Amino acid sequence: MDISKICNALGNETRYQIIKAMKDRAIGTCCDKIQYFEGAVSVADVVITTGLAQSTVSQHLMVLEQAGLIVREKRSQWTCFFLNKPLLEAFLDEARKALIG
Amino acid sequence: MDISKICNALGNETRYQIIKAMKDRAIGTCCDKIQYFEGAVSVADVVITTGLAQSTVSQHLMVLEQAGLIVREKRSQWTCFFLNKPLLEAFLDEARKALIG
DNA sequence: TTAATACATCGTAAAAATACGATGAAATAG
DNA sequence: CTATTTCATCGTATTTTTACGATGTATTAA
Repeated sequence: MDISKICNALGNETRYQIIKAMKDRAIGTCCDKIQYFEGAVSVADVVITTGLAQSTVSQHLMVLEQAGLIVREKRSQWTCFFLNKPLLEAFLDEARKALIG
Repeated sequence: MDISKICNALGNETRYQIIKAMKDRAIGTCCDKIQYFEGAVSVADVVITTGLAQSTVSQHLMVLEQAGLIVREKRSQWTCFFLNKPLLEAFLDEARKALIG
């Protein structure tokens, strides 16, 4: 659990908004391999909502994945990303311990 | 309260360690204008503990100040920095609301 | 098989972050 | 007054980040 690394991932406005939008279910998916209840998003979904280039979005999602904030799952040609809620919980708990005590 | 900006400030290892060390009272001060119970640090104190150049430390402290994480107070030729605990509390509360809900 | 879709990755350009030394201002010490 | 201390700021070099287009791979569709 690298708190600073997670903060770094969330310290970019685009990446923060991606995580927040996933939590708020604000990104509708265009991928028929994702059921609504799953709350997952594809790369194309994030491209649409952010307006950024596909390669740029892939990069941001990789940073979020490497920080552990999202989990990748390949479903045929789609790459689906899921919010890692347990890690978010643990991060907030650990950050509180580390920064307030 | 800009969560992403605060995360960005904490997303640098040096700055994160400064905040953590201030919370842990791990930085002994060499400034006779600071009482122990205050838990404040001077620029020189951070220079000593980090081993970085003074100009670099001033820059990092400015970033932390602009994110609201620390508060600056000039005491004659010393610049004393205090941890902004209320902001840290509010940040963790807001981050939980925003990212988990 | 061919075409289309979804995505990763490469190469690269532009911007921002990080770091340092030098210099200057403000306050203290002698 | 002069020298010293503490820090801010400037200029600059290096590295990293952010972003894009182009290209390649894997899968689906026709």
